[in-house]
Amino acid sequence: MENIKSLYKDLYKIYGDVGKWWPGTSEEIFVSAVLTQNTNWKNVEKALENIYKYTNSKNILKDLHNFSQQEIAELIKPAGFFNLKAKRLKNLLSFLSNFDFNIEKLKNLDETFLRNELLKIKGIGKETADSILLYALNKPFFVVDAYTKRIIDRMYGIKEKNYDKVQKIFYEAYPRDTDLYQKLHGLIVEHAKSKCKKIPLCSFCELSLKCLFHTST
DNA sequence: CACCAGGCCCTAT
DNA sequence: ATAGGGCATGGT
Repeated sequence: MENIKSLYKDLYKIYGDVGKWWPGTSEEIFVSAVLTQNTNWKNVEKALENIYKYTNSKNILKDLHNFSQQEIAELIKPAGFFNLKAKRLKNLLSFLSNFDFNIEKLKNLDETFLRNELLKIKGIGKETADSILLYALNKPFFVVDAYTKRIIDRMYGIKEKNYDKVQKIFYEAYPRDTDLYQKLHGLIVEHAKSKCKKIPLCSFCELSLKCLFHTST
């Protein structure tokens, strides 16, 4: 059935359990969430490698906080937009310093309050905030990205591009479940990345859809 | 050579 | 409210 409620199990049939999907420790996810903004993950990995060379894996955030904006920019060059992202990372690290870079302290805050606080940081938009909440802090916020919008358009003809409205569609179709959101978002990206490259139509999606329709009931 | 990638901010209508 | 430009590297 061509309902967004069946998206999870339809994709699950193809890709199976993708687990938590976003790689890295919670500390690393704060950094990669910024680095990956409009950037290929491969380039993010190169930047992360540079960061790992100069930080202690136990204290990446605290260590990075001690670098200047210029030094961070130099490290993250491969990820592109390095000057901009260096600033954004400094902003985020400055916020985290208020909690002594202690992830547990963040987890203890009210979720909605924390999301609003993250959104106040210059350079942290809704998608980055929700990525941090969902993958670094294991809070039930659904991440809406370019792939999400593309898939609901291709599969269900939903043209909505507004972040909040798309997110609402998922909140109304799925229960507030961290594990589910982590896997569903991962499945969506895996599916989109697997073949979908160019608009207007991804032949892989069409085939998958037909196949799924025929196999379900 | 062109185009894209796991966005966000700012400005101009 | 919404559209468009800037940010920048590396892969295809």
